[in-house]
Amino acid sequence: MLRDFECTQESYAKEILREKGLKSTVQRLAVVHVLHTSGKSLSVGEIHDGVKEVLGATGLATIYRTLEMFEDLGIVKRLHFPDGGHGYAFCQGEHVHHMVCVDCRGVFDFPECPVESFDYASVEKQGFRVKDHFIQLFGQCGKCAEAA
Amino acid sequence: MLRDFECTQESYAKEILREKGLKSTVQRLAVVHVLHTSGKSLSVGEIHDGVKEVLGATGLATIYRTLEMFEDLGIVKRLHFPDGGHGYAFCQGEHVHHMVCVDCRGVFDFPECPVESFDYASVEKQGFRVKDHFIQLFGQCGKCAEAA
DNA sequence: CGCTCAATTGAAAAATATTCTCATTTGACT
DNA sequence: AGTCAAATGAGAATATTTTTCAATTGAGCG
Repeated sequence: MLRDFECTQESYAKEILREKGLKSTVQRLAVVHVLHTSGKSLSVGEIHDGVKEVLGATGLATIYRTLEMFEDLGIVKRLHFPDGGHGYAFCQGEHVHHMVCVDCRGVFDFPECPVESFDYASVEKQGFRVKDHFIQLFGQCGKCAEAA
Repeated sequence: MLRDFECTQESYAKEILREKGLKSTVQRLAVVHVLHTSGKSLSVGEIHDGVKEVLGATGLATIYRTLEMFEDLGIVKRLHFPDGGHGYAFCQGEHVHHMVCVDCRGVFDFPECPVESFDYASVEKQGFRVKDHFIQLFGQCGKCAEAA
């Protein structure tokens, strides 16, 4: 049962929590730890299991509460899969999009935004004003391509 | 209890079902009808209610089964909302993205693909090969902008 | 049109997933 | 170390989705 994790990602989360007047609990930091070290998109259950490995018994409700809060804070991103499932990935920075390997669910940052400079004139003519967007790229990562 | 709907959208669905050797049941056509006439993204429950208005008692499982199948067939698209919820929108055509009004959940087609001509060189260098993408635009439609 | 049969549906149960409640614990600040 | 609001845990309550299987129905055919 390892409790001595401390690295930039946890510090990053701590900082955001502190700014918002929220507590840096061991459970919250463990969620960051599990998500970040996995490098993948994990389901709620997988995150719960991962946190339990680190901390021992941990309530599932806490995982749900933490993920919801982290999503609002931009610390994690909820990703959606073609099979209808969803998962969460660690996310450092406001406007980052993600590429997901459909084989291993590995998550890779995609810092450039393909939509940023896009001209919405054609649709804004209809009166619709675009304010935000959600982009997720699917594909295969190098490792999974080799393995196949 | 109206059963006499018949328009291009239902014919479109019928055609796809026929091509795949699947049956055009009243329930399936009612799902198309409800989704298309609403012009919005609807939750499973709303679709169920809408179908019941048209057909009377209808099993919820049928709605789930139909939506799953329709998504595979490209007849509907599952959309995700910032609050974590999701819904389904009628979808004519393979590669169409959608704009969703965050106020009324109205859905508008977005035929151009902002990502189509995007250069993935920077990420493909890492060995990741992009194969597909999911894009959803959020904003406010003309009507809701006026109302506000 | 009526027959036939595999596909589909309905209803309810089962399985999953998520949220809520409230007594107890803990982190942040003295 | 002491204080207190914030956070957690455990389990109940809800909500959502899937499964099961007997009954029904659409599509093709004579």
